[in-house]
Amino acid sequence: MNKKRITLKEIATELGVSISTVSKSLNNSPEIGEETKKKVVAFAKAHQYRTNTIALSLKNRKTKTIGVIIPEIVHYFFSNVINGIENYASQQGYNVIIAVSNESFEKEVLQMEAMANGFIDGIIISLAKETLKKQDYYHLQETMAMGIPVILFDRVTSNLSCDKVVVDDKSGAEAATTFLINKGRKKILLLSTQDYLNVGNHRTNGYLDALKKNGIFPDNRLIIKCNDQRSSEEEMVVLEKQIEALIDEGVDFDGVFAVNEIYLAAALRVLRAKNIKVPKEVSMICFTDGVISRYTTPRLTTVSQHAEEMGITSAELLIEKLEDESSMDKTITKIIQCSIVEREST
Amino acid sequence: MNKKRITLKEIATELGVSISTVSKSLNNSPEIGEETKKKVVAFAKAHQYRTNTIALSLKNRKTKTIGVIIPEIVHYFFSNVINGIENYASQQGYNVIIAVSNESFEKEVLQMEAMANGFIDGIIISLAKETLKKQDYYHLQETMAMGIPVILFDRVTSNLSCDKVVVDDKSGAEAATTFLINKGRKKILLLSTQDYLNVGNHRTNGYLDALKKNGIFPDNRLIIKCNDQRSSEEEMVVLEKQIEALIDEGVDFDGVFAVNEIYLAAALRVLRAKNIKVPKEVSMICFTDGVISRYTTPRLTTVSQHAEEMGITSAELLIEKLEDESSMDKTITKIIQCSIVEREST
DNA sequence: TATTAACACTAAAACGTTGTAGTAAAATTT
DNA sequence: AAATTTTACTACAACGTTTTAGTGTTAATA
Repeated sequence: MNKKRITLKEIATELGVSISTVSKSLNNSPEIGEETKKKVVAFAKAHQYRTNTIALSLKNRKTKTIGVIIPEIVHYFFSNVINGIENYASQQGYNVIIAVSNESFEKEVLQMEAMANGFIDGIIISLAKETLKKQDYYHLQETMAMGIPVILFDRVTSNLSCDKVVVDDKSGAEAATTFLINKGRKKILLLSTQDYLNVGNHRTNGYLDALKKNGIFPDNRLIIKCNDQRSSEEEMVVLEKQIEALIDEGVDFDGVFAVNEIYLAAALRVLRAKNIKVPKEVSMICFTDGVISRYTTPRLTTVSQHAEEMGITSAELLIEKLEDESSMDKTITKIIQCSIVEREST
Repeated sequence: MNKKRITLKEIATELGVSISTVSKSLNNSPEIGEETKKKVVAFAKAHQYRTNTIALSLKNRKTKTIGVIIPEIVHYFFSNVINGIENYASQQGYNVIIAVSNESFEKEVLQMEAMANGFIDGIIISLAKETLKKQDYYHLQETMAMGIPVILFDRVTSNLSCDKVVVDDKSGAEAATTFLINKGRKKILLLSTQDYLNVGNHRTNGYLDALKKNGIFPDNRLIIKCNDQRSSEEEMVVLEKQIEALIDEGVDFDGVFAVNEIYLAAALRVLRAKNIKVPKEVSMICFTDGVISRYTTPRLTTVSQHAEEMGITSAELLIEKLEDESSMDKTITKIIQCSIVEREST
């Protein structure tokens, strides 16, 4: 049954013409006479000729494929970004290869090398936590040196000179905090991450700035920086304990701003257990407009990072670089603005 | 700066030997003298020679790449499956290309054709809702006829003869329903989907069977088949209204079994609004062990479909087919057993 | 009528590999 | 010393395309 794929050569011998004639006919070249063209095209269609992309790639030295490396795929933000990339790319005739670093430096390097070894024209990547901590960007520099364009998104570094797409974390955090302040909240609990993650860092700064601009003196007891290692399950238990302890110690707060959904969901659980009313007594907001926010009770007000837009923008930037030689020199950084999605928790 | 990639030919001229010698040296062939080998290997390393995978693919007629087509990527189950596929595949030296059909028949066909046009050795796919409704599998048959192995997972059809990986939906649903019955519940609300989705269909049957085996007569008012078109946001509003109406009409139930997380989350919201205690008054369970279940209050008891395992199994099946010619004839269907993850809602 | 232009096609190289077959020179055997 | 084997290489085809540079015919021009 295996009807295998037919090649130009086979069509040529079958039809008694040369390979070039077949190729040119199929590409509708004016060099070939109308009759011959028709004959070839008809035969090709009848035998379901499909041009072999690999041979083409070899010849053109481009694969029309872009590689994406993300820290995690089971993740609302990242899967949305991919969605954006995939949509734009496939619409532009590009394939998308996905690789997952699992937040590991080593795996990121491996995946990057595998991709750079052919098969992709350019790379879109969000750095693994480990890479950010290590600050070792040799693999990226190598790839770029080979003439493969790299676009960094979300988890970026200033140590690399390439196109970047970032969320305006700081002003998003500032807006979120200000949003709570405008609702009359003054004692706002911040649930953030360790500082080496620029994301957490920027958001913490935005929070601090908002307080400052509103003349509120920050209270260190109200700033929790979660130690986000691996398993988010365990992490949550620890965080819940911390918040519980805070309440038990009598540290008072009337607002919570978390740098992601799950931190806020954890806080919500604790408040519920302590029978504290949300949003009446405590108003809550967080980054990442994901699934969780839509299904808790009350639903969570969030700061949307427009993940899909980030994906599209990254893909645009990359494809622009791939198709327009002259764009290779300049490096652009696109900043995606956040927006607040108000739900029931504020 | 562009140090481009060095080729065998360049190494050869540089070192004054033939291309074959270089190739063989790098592949550590016994045909080549030790000294020459050393020289070549050293030179190659110094210039960071990387073998061009595309040329290799053309030569070997295999790409070491597998294509995955899923209906949606921003989806806990599917992204987990991909995770499984990616893990196993990359461990076996395979790349993974992802494409999204967005539940559209047309896009599925397009993506499939793009993939089949070279670039992939085999395909793992979960069918789009539209395809299932249309029952048109010509594109899949074509691909298989071309000698490209296809593995179907989760959303499968009996009209195609190929390897399949499915969840034991029926017995999972039966187990879930029985689980509620064993907790003393008799009036169990079922939140399912339209029947053309075999998933919803099987789960409904499992529910029905469980009732039967326990001598409970099914109550049609307690079976809601959601009309799951596009936007899940709107869908939820409708579903919530339906459940609310049910309660207002005085239709009584003490358990809820939903075929997915979000239906159960919606139900939970309604019960909360009506001040009905979970799990005291109503016990709840659902399919899909996703993120939502972990962050609602109470956390939801779920039926895990072991998405990652499905991914791994699919990849195993495919790679087996790719590497072992003789396995091409037989078709296997692997059934992944579900398991119940008990949390706070029961 | 001789030259040129247009037409309809073909040959061959190139993209980067690998593997088969071939070839000198050196080493071994008879 | 001649025949054979071994060693250490090289040439070349092949994978499936596209493209450049031809090559005969026929038609148009001088």
